[in-house]
Amino acid sequence: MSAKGQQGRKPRADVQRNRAALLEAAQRHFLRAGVGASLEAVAKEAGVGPATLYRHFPTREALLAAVLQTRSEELVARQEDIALLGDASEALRQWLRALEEYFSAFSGLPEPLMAAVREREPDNPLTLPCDELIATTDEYVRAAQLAGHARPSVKGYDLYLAAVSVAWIKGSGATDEESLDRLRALIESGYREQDGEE
Amino acid sequence: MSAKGQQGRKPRADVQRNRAALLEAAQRHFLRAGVGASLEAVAKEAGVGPATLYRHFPTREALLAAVLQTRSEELVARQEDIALLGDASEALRQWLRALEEYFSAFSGLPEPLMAAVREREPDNPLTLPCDELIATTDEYVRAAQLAGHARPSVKGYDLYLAAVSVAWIKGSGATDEESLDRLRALIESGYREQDGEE
DNA sequence: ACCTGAACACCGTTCAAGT
DNA sequence: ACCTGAACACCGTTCAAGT
Repeated sequence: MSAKGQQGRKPRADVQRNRAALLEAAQRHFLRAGVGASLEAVAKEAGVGPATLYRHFPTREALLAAVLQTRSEELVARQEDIALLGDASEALRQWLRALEEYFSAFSGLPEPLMAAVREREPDNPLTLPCDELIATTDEYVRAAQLAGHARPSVKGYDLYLAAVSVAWIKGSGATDEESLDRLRALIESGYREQDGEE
Repeated sequence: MSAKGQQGRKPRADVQRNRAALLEAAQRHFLRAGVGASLEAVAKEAGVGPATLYRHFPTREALLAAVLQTRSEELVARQEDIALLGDASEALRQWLRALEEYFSAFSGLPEPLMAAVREREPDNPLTLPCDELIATTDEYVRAAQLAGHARPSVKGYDLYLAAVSVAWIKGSGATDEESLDRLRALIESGYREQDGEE
């Protein structure tokens, strides 16, 4: 039972090349056609057969999660910048904007992200990153509440949902930036404590 | 040019039967499988060939719009009840809930509805109903604003978008009723005038 | 005028055969 | 151990042929 496939050994060179080519092709296609892009086309552009794609990424979600890895790292980096602010209210606001941008990486991305939270199956590779983002949002909310800048009834998950919603609307393309801004303002005045404006 | 197909004449009996059977089958499938349900399966259940479905409803949107007709009429009826309230603030709140229920008729419905608003092509049979709903929402918002119950910066379209969003989240199934209620409360305190609580 | 079912195209997924 | 391309299944859409 100990001589299975993926020991800590270096993967073969062509395996690494295939994986990299698949990720690059997938990102291009997700950008162009949204998360529902044809996997056949991705494999073709990466110069491999469809079965090779499935060997590397058994589900569309697995491929999506791998492509999103880079963006997640950007989000973590952003968190450090935000921490420097000091102001809990402004920190929460900026975090929500960063979340929204992350969700807007590809058109149609909010859908599988919500599904990942719904199913709560450990085999969905998107569940873990989502849970982390929800937890982080909750931390920002708590900090803002302690500083008197957010209503006590608001939870991190609520604002996570609000951010996904805005991203979904943005991705649907039915709306100009002005409407989005009004929607963001509406959400903001929804979670803010009225008096704590200093 | 005047002896075309659909004059005011009565359609043949089998045509009426087919149309009715298609609508019934479509509603069942949309309820079970969401708006992306297999049209092939719909035709099969209605006892007709796929081409007959396409003759009656050239696009998925056309079929969807026809199935939604009944629900739209329910919404209009609801409007009359709401008008009896007198209270502009409560009227707006109830209208938004009615909208949300309408959008939740089938899973995945928010998607094509947003697309209809985006494309603004007259051949999309969902565009007209959506535009009407937006206009109606705007009337409720204006009335609430006149009564001092809604912020002047809010537009009907904003709250229309908010209602679609809540329906989308509800339809994604990732969320319990409590979270939805908190989200609705957040939106409400977002558009309400703080002082005008009487 | 309307219907039918076969036909075509496209894509996700798997499997037998290669190296 | 990994790759390949053929094969299968499913579905949306159209077309030639019927009545």
